[in-house]
Amino acid sequence: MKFSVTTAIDYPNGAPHLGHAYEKIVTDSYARWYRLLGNEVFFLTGADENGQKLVKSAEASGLSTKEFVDKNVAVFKDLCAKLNISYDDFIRTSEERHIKATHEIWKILEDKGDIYFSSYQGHYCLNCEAYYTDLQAPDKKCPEHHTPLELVEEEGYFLKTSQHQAWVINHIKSNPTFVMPDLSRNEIISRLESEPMRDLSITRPNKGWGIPVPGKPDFVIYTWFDALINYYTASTVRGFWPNTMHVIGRDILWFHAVIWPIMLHAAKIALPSQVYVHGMVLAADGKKMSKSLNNGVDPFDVIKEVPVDSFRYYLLRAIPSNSNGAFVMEDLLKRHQSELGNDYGNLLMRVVKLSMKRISGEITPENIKVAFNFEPLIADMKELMLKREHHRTLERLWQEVNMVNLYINDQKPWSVKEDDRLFKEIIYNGLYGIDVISQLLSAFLPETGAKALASLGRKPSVLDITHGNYTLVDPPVLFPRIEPKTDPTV
RNA sequence: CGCGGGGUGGAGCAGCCUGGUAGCUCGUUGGGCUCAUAACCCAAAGGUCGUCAGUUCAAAUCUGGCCCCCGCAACCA
Repeated sequence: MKFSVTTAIDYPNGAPHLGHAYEKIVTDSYARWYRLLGNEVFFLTGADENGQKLVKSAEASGLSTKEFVDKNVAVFKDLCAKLNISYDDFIRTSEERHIKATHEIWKILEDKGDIYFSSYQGHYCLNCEAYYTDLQAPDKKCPEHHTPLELVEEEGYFLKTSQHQAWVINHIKSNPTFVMPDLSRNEIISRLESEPMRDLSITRPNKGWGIPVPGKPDFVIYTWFDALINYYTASTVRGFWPNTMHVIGRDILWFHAVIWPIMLHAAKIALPSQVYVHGMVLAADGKKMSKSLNNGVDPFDVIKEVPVDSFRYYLLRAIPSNSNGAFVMEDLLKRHQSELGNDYGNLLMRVVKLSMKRISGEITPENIKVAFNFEPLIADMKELMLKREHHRTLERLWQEVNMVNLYINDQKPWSVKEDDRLFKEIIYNGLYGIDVISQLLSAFLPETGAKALASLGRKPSVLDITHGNYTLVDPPVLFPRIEPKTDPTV
């Protein structure tokens, strides 16, 4: 099956924070999971390089907008590399291919009459360069700057989103997995049903940065209008549109679940199959990470302290897939030590080392009474991943880690002194358990999975649970104990 | 009455839809094992399930009121 997954494209007006890292890791795990199951997967990420905010941030830093964006995009790419994010394409919305696709869609919508020219009046903050509604600013003062808002009238182009409101409500309601999880689905439905939509303003005056409106160089296309199109731009040429899962944060749900489907529907283009909303990573105090509270966590700092897979594991397992969760460094260290080191890493170590003391060469499944059947595990994991509950998927996998540990405990291979066949049987079953678990784990912790399989003389590829042969290699300590010292949450 | 989520042993969570001996992980205490990263296994202690009232033979679970935390409110994942 052809299947694609996307992250939101990042807005490179600063350094990536923990939320970016989280979204990449979650999406990467789904990409790797579907590849492991033998699907042809296209994993897309990228950068949203338009919008006036970038121009302002660049000015403040003394660089040209282009230089500023290039510099920041390089940092995002570096983060991806350090986190082992297996993207197939990194799209930048300043690229020609994207501008071309954006213009194409613009023209389709314009020809169909879904785009019209009009004027807009609203309360505008010069500092934010944004309009505020009466709801947001009841006192006519900017909620950010607390300065008086100006009543501004501006001409521009609008997308007839309002006329598709009934259609989009129906689409979301009749496709229960289009917006996941249910929490987000219900939220978007209730918001859609509560009030009539306004048409979306989709242009801004051209100040020299952005994608110009075709034939109207006085205007540039509003960031969100073009940003969403990135998914289509990159996927369609490779034949991966529309079987796509968009992984996004709650804050941009409206655009992905309402505006984007309307744009596509109006242009008569097939819709993506799913918008999955992940939770927010909160600060240790349970509050939202923000610059003003200075309670943020820098992902680069964390992976200086712990193996990247411990970081990945913690985020995937400790942050519930369908709600928010707090990032607590002590918890990360605890899970690193107990679940990764003591449960899984140690399992590999104890079985392989014990075996190497007594058996040399290839270990084959001959004369072995098989102890484990992992079919139910795999079925459970598939189901949980389909429900987008990756935290439970890992929890389920760990039941199996514990089960193999228990098996070794019960069978006591170290006390089987005379019976070589029995010794080999216990070892083989243990190795087989480690093998299957490590294969499954490699979707989430790619480095760990590969290392573990390497010490069994195997390589990660598409999931294979047939009983093969093992050639053991001295295993590395996968999750070394970490002495608590520095606190990277500062 | 803006919308939504939550309040369960020391910590983090599951259970609530489809009422019927309160479960998991970590931590604590005691024991076992010795292959392994001072690891692994077993057992025990610890909760009147935010609060008040209602429905019921029976409520963490259903209904209503109240208190407290948090997120969103249209371009900060």
